[in-house]
Amino acid sequence: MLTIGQLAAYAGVTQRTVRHYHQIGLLPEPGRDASGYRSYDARAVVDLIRIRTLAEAGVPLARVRELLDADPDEFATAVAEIDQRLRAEIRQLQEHRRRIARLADGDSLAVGPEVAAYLDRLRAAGASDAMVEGERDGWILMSARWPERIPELMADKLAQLEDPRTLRLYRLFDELVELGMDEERLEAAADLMAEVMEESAARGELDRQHDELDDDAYVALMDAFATDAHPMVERLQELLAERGWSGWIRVERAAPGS
Amino acid sequence: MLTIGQLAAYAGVTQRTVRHYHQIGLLPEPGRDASGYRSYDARAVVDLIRIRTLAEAGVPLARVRELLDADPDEFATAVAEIDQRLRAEIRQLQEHRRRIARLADGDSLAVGPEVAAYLDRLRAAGASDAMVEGERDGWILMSARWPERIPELMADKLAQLEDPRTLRLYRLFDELVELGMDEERLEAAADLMAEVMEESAARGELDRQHDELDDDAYVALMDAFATDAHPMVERLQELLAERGWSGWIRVERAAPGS
DNA sequence: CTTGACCTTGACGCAGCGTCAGGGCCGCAC
DNA sequence: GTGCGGCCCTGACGCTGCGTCAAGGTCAAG
Repeated sequence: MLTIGQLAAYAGVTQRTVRHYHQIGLLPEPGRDASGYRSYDARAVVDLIRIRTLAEAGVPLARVRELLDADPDEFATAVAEIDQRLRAEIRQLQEHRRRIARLADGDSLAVGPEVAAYLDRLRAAGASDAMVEGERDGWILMSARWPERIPELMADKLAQLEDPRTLRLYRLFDELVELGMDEERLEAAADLMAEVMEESAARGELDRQHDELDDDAYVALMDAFATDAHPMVERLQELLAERGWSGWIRVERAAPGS
Repeated sequence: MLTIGQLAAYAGVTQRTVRHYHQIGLLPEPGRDASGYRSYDARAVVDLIRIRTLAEAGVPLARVRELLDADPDEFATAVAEIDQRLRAEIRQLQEHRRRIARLADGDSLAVGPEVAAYLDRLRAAGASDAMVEGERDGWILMSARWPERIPELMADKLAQLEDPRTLRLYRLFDELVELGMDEERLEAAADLMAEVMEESAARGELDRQHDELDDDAYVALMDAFATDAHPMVERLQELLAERGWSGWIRVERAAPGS
């Protein structure tokens, strides 16, 4: 008769594994010797090896008994099913590999390729890391709510980058962040924005934007996000209000105020 | 501000997932509103989406924070490492598929190809299912203790199958099982075995067997297994003892006794 | 005032064991 | 006799990433 350690060694598993199989009823508890030790016979060795063989082939323990007792037909069916499952798991892992491969290059972390391309352009144009990160987060938010509109919006943004005034504006922003907020730059930035927006409005872009970003609460959320990012946003909104514009994420004409 | 349900919906995860991330400290617990509800801002949406993006790419949650805070170099290193792990898991699963594929055809359940071939031959020679199963279990036991000797032993066994007396013996066994034990068949089987073993001994095979199966306790275990399998084994051992042989798994010459 | 849809915490479940913790039993050397 | 190393015992938590009740507050609408 064998002790659990000998049994486990013959079958090439650990003692813990044997006890686990007892616990889940896969292998029957054997009798005990005088001192309470489990005492196995050869039958147990055979059973355990057959169990281990299936388990090592990826058969879930819950199905092992079923397979051991199956006739050839049932066995084949069950095996085919398990192979299906294994294939699905492999596909899943391969999908994971594809995704981390995409993550490995660039900012495509959580944003689509269009946004990643835009962010790369921004960086190439000299925007600071902080600025790019802020833009990235903004577009993550945008993608979360209106994923289908991202390609179009990004095309617009890329086109805007061709305008030297846009670049000047971003440079002003970076300077406001890095050198502190001074009135002169704030006014300059507000003037620039007002000018660009006027043209944008003339082309009807702002109306389109209003139609597309049709979720006031979410726009408010994004506005708050921008405001939280840096105090200059709030100041610029005030200055823009004086120039007849309200909003940030979704800009609209407003009554010119104090 | 958002409730947990809205946050989860924007990020494409379940509320349970968000709470889980709070629990493990991956996403900070937000403030609560008057009635104790969690109240999220846009920052949380961004954070959650970035976490989810990594998690869906197969990054273990325990490493997500590390990756989110990593600079590009660290990020690349970590990603490479995770990809390694994914590849290893895929290899593992593919190994599983190979194994169940092998299981799918034939008795290679827990025995090597040589034994499987032998069992197929046995079946083809007309042995009953019960007999084949018994042989299979016996060889499982043998493989567990002396895996490296299996090819040689199986070659011998296959050769023995060429001897018509061996087939006659197996047929006698099957009849003893199916029709009940009668003295006539038992004597015939014992005579046949004694005859064959005499020749085997003359060729020196029994000495070799004795050297190879050099583990008395294990041999005793296998003997007990055979004895448990069917009462005829015990009777046959008695008859063989009268003819000067002892043992079953490992046969040896003994003092001929009553 | 009642629904139904949301939110709260707490806790078990899953898969397959690994790994202590705390404690007997056994045989051998001193 | 006793100490020591090596076996065995049960019980229980840990890991991974949530799913899924359970039992109970909250809120807006009818």
